[in-house]
Amino acid sequence: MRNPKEAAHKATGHTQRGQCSKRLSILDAAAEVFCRQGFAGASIDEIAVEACVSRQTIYNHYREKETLFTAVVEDVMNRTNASLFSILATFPDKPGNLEDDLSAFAVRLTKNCLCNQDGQFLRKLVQSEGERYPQLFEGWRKHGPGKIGTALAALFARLSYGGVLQMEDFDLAARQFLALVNADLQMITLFGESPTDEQLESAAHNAVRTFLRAYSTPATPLSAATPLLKATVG
Amino acid sequence: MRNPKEAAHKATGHTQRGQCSKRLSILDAAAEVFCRQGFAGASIDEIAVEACVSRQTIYNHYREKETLFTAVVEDVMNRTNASLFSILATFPDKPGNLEDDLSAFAVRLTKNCLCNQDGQFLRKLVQSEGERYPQLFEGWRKHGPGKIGTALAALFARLSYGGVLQMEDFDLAARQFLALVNADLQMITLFGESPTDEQLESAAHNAVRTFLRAYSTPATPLSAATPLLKATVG
DNA sequence: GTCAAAATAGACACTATTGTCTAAAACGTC
DNA sequence: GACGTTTTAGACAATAGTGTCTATTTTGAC
Repeated sequence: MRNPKEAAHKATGHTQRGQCSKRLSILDAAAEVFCRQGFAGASIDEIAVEACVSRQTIYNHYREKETLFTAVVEDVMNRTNASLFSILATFPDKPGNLEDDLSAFAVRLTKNCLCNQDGQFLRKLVQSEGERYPQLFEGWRKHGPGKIGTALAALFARLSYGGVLQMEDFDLAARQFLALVNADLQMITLFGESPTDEQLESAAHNAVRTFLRAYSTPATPLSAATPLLKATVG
Repeated sequence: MRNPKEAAHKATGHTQRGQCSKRLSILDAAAEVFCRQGFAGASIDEIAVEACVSRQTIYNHYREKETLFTAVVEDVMNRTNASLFSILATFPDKPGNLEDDLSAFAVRLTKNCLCNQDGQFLRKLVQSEGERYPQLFEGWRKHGPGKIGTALAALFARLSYGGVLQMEDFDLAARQFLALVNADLQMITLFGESPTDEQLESAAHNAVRTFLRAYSTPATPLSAATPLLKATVG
C-alpha cells in the first residue's frame, strides 16, 4: 500500500488534489486486484469498487485495461526501486560488528523491499505475466534484482579488500546472500502471507550466520555457537 | 510434457487409438495452457485445440473447468513427487567425494524436479492460484518441498554423525542448500526459460562449494580454489 | 455564485467464454 | 458386419467482461 506522504505524487501543475487522489486510489486498488487475480482474472468493475470510483473514471485516466496494468507495474517498480536505493545506502561504512550489520541490513531489505506488499506484487506478477510483457519487466530485471545484486557485490568487494571477507566471485556471493535470506521466507511469501518481524529477523540471522561461515576470513570469528533460533516455517 | 510419444500423438491429430491417450492429451495440454495463461486466462477451447480434441470430449472427462484444473495439478504433483522420491534414493550411501556427490545430486534434483516443465508449472501455479486453492496446494507444500526438506535434512544428519559435516540445525541446512542451488537459477526460471545443462551444473557447483565452505568439517578440505565458473545469468 | 473540468450512474453493443445439447461419425470389440 | 461406446462438430443459452456513450451531478477554482 502507498505511503500517505507520497500524496505529493506530482502530476501536471494544474491538477487538483481530488484528481490526484483518484489516480492513486485507482493505482492502489488495481495493484491489489491484479495481484490477487492476475491480469486476466481481474475485472475493471472489481477495481472500480475497490477504489471507490466509477468504472468510467478509470477509463478517463487509462485508455484500456492493459494501459492500467502497465501503469500499475511501473508505479510499483518505481516505488520499490526508490525504497531499494535508500536502503542500499544504509549499510555502515565502518562496520562495527559485521554479523549484526549484515543481519540488520538483510532485515531492512526484506522488510521494505523484498517481502512487503510491493515486493510480493512484483514477484507474483513477474512470475505470472512476465512472459507476456517481457519489455515491461525487463526494467525490473535490470533495476530491481540487478541493482541489488551489483550493490551487494560492491559491498562484498569492499569488505573483501578490507580483509573481513574472503571470496572469489562477488556477484555470486551477492546472489547467494539473497538466496540464503529468502531460504526461510519463500514458503511464507509463496502463499501471499507476510512474514512477521520475528520471522524476518530469524531468517536474516540464519542467512548471515551461514554466509559468514562460508565467506568470512578465519581472523573474523563468528558469534559462538549459541543455540540457533529454529525458524518454524510451517 | 509427459513423454515424447504423446507429443507425436498430438501432432497426428485425429488418428488416436486409445481413449486413455485422450485423457493424457487433455491433461498435458491443460497443464501447458494453465501454466501459460493462468486459470482465469486459460480457455477450454484453447486447451481443446492444443490437445487435438473436441471441447465436448473435455467435458466428458471433467465436469467443469475447475475439475480439470485440480486434476491437472494433482497429476503434475504425483508425477513430480514420484520423480522426487526416486531421486532422493540416488544419493550414495558411502560417498566417495562429497563435493562431487552433492553436486551431481543437486543437478539431478533441479533437472528432473525443480526446474523441469512440471516444476515450473507447480511453482507458477502455486504462486498465482495458491491463495484460491489452499487445500489443493497443501499437499504440494507437505509432500513437495516438505519431503525434499526432511529427506535432505536426514541426509545431512547422517553426514554430520559421520563426521563429514558440522551443523546445528539440519532442517535449516536443507532449506539453505536448496536456496543456494536456486540462487543462480531463479532468474532464469522466473521468466519461464529452462536452464541449460551447463547452467544447472554451474549452479550446483557454486551452491555446493559455498555450502561446504559453511558446513564441512575442517578435516574435509574443499577442492582447491580453482577459478570458479561464473554463472552468467542475464 | 459561476463555470469548466471531472466524476458518476446507467444503458449499450460487442466479444469471449462456459457449459449443454443433439445428431452424425469414428472406433473397438465381438 | 453389428453394436455399444466414445468422439466430434456445431448450434445454443447464459453469463461476464470490455470499452463506449450520454445525461446528470459533483467538485474545485475564480
